[in-house]
Amino acid sequence: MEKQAVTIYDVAREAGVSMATVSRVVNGNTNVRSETKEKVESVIEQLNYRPNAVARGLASRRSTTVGIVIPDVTNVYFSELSRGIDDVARMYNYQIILANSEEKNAAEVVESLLSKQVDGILYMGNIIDDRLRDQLEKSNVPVVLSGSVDVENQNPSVNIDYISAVQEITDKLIVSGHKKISFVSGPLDQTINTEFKLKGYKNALKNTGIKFDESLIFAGEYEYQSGYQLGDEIRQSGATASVVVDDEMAAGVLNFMTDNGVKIPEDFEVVTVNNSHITLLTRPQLSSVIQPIYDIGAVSMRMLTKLMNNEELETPEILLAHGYVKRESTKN
Amino acid sequence: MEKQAVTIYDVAREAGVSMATVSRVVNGNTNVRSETKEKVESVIEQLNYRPNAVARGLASRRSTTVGIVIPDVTNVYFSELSRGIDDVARMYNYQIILANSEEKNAAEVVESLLSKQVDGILYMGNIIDDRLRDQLEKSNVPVVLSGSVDVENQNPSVNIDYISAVQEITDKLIVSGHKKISFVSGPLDQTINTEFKLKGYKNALKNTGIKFDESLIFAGEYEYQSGYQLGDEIRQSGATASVVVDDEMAAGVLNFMTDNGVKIPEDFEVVTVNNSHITLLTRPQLSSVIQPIYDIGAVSMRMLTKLMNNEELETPEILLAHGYVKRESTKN
DNA sequence: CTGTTAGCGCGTTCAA
DNA sequence: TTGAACGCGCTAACAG
Repeated sequence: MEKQAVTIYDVAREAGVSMATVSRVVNGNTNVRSETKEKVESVIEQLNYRPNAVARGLASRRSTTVGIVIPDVTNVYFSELSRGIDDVARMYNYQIILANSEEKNAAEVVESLLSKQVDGILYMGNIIDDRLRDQLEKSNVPVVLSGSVDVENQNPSVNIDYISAVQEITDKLIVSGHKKISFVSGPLDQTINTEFKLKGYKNALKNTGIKFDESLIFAGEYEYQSGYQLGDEIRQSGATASVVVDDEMAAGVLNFMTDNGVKIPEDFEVVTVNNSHITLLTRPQLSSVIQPIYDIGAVSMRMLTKLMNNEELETPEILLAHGYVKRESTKN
Repeated sequence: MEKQAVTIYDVAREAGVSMATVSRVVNGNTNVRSETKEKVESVIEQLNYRPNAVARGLASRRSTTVGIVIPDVTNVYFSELSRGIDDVARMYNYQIILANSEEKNAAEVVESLLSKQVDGILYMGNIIDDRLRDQLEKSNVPVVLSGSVDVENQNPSVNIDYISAVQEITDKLIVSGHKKISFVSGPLDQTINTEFKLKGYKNALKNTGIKFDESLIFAGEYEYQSGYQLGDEIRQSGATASVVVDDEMAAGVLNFMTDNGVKIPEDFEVVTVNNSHITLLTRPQLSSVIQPIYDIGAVSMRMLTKLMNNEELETPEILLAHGYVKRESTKN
């Protein structure tokens, strides 16, 4: 049971000083004579002393831990985001508690993060209901949304301008002559779909005088299989192109088409928006909006460190630049 | 700064009992009269009391937290593993601290997990050097290897029988008439490659009297790009088939071939071993060893819970059953 | 069945 | 520049 072999007291005794002094050198307090500091450090080394982060957290009321809420680690978009987060967290010496929320039990997950006394929360995911919002609010810990939006946005966030991004790629398809462009969405209870990506799609239509057609909207899960299954409906809808909100779904749509003899991009065009490395795997390769996914994660974590440090944020809602890369699934 | 709004004392006072009693109901101790229990519970509800896990951890010397060491969340193999781990961890009410090791700074990462007083460690990754082994050993916290091997294996682990699995698929290629079969490996300083997968490959050759040819062994990183780059060398080696140890690499090899006019499986066959959903994305789809990835994660976490509970393990080294699925990248 | 009392390991005043 | 003493919020004997 004696996990904690050596404590701060052991070091103090061995070094012939008080624990307060040991605490000072461990925490880089300058008010220590360099001789005693060296002495203490050598004892620390020799005893292989490792400060107990739990005790430290209790005493200092800071856990140097942040909670990451992620809908699904298995989805490349989120896992790449988390890489950016992780790297910056490490840089600032924060530990990470990662919790899969599956968009459902987010509240429960956040609850347990809070009980762990996390110093901040990085939230990915697009379903933020009132209960969750309330919970976050009264928790008093800073929250940053990473690659995720909330219409009622009280919280700082880092994203790209989804509306413009989707609008631009839809435009390209329109310019290529398409009249019936399907929009392949994730769950329609997520505002990132309804209020942002779909809106971009609608904007493009409106600007070019194409009438919005509800029957060209398809909703599924952010998974390959889901896109593949939707493929048949999409084809039967008479659409000649698809704007897809997730790379894995897009791969599904694309593969369904080619598997069924529909030539891409000659007979059907597909664009996606995440530009994860999935886009390179398919044949033909997927044209995509370019998102700085890693950076979104990194920047959001950096914001969180500032918040946890009680620094002011110049801009609470950051939109990073996006782009477009034409590959083989579109003509332009 | 007053993160912790309400403490166990507040509840005790409000409910007119001692904090010990509150502690009992919170921890499900049965020795509490049901009336007082209800009273306490209602106060807890009313005050929105949430136990401080840090304080609890300090007092009980159990953090109900496990550390997960993962080489790269971005790799589907590992992220699917972590799903299995996560689900079981949640089932047993353990929190998870996830740390990207990148196979390099594993020791450093483990160090910080230990300082967080994790109750156990689930280790993924295949480079375990002496320092790390030493560190784990003297830490006294239970460790389970998940989808990872260690030749000097002191630690419990959950895997499939990589030797047999690779041997079997290599056999299939040999039966199909191939004489020059390339082996596309991850880093050769990882024993999972040298001592297991490569060994399976060699076994198959030996059993059928084919001479081992060093020039047919290719090593890269577990990434799509790496496989794609290796593609050219593989083609020039005169090999007519590839056994690849990672799905993303396999996708790279396959795409390189088709991109360069090599017909698969007619002119070249490719088999991979992880059967992640990547295998479905490529065209042709990848034949693969079937690994119960999710289960490997789940079972290893289950083992860890037993260990943390001081239960005995019947079998410290579990090998889950594997299989094979023929898709389109092979003839058999 | 319930309350009292020690700590858990460390940060942090406040004196010296 | 250092040390003594208190407390962070909770668990765990030990009494009663």
